[in-house]
Amino acid sequence: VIGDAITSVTLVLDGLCARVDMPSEDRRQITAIYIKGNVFDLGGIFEPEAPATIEALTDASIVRVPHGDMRALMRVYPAVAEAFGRYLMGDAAITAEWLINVGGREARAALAHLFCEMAVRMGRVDGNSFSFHFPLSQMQLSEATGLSAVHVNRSLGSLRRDGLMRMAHGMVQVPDWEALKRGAHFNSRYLAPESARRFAH
Amino acid sequence: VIGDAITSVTLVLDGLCARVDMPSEDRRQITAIYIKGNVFDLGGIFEPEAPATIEALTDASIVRVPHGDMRALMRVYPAVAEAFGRYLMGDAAITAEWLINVGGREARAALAHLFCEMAVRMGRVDGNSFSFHFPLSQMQLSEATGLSAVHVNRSLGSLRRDGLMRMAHGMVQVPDWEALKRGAHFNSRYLAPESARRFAH
DNA sequence: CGCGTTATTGATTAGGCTCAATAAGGGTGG
DNA sequence: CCACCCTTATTGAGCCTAATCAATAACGCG
Repeated sequence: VIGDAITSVTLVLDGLCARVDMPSEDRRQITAIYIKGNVFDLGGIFEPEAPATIEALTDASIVRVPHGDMRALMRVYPAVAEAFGRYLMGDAAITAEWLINVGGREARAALAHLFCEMAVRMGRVDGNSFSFHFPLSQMQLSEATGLSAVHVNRSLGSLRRDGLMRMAHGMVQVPDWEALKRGAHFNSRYLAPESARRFAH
Repeated sequence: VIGDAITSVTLVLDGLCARVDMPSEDRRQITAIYIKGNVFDLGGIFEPEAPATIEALTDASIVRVPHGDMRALMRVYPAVAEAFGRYLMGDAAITAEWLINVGGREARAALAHLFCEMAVRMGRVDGNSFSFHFPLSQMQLSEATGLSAVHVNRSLGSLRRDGLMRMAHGMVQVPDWEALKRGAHFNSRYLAPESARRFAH
């Protein structure tokens, strides 16, 4: 799929998709997760070659819009072009934060950070105690965090024992949002314009 | 500097600049390096808030162009807007590759990969044996790779002993480009449009 | 020459990986 | 409904990479 021409922009209607890089035969790294309302392959408008592969992490439904239509839209409504630029910026900010997460935080914090980001992006933060649907396998979590699947398991157990969060049957339960944020060194600043990054619900 | 309004796009005329994130008081992560001919803060055209800080890694000279002028330019020459989009894409591809580098490669390979990227981006690859100017301190290398400064030192020594590269007085010498690429698991595909990402020399 | 930064090296610790084995789900076909 | 199989989760043991702590040497500069 790498190197393929991309001919359309894709909107995620439901489910989860991921940008996956395969640096070698045996390693996979998830470099972005797209949720309901997110758009990917927007960059294909400018550079019609896939830098990476997009996969569905769960059952997902999507809508594809041909690049030609997008270009036409941009020409008619200049604000659309501006929105694209903003959106690309947002994506880049999230990728940079992932770089920090994968590179510099220890396992528990990295996982906690991922859950914090998802909770905020999904708009599921509601009070200090809440839960949300996030049905990734531990192997998928390991590909997103750069950890081994085994260590993901142990770290999730550790977070659970500490009462920071628990994950079961695809649901993440956060009993103490403030504590989780603290444990993850999470600051949502980089997600500020996320509301603007979701086009549908 | 984070959160400051950005009012201009910056072109690097000479030297090296870096995008630095500070996730906590004691940790610094370099998430991008800009070389002669690169541009940064382009995204500020769309989202006038600094997602991170830019620092000079070496003595550097730069040119700033106010965003207003850039917007005007985009309006007059639609191709400019398209070039911006392409440029942002290129930046994003490099950041994603750094994510893989920092997250998944072991120390020697991560360092080697960084040198490979820089050699290619600087256009200094010339035959199988060559050298180029890259005056980063080991501490700066550690901030770029997510390693400790001590381990950067040891890993550089290891690369040197294996004849993959040597670094001294700000010069990187590559005796065997093919061997270095192999050791770094380097594939320049993600840099493909780099030539288009440099506006000056 | 003296001082601060940078580089180098050693010793120890710790976080995370690998290998390995077991348990628990979750579908599918009979 | 049950047997089967494959994926996913859990737990243990040992190893290994890289971090930390610490001390010394080498620069580079005023």
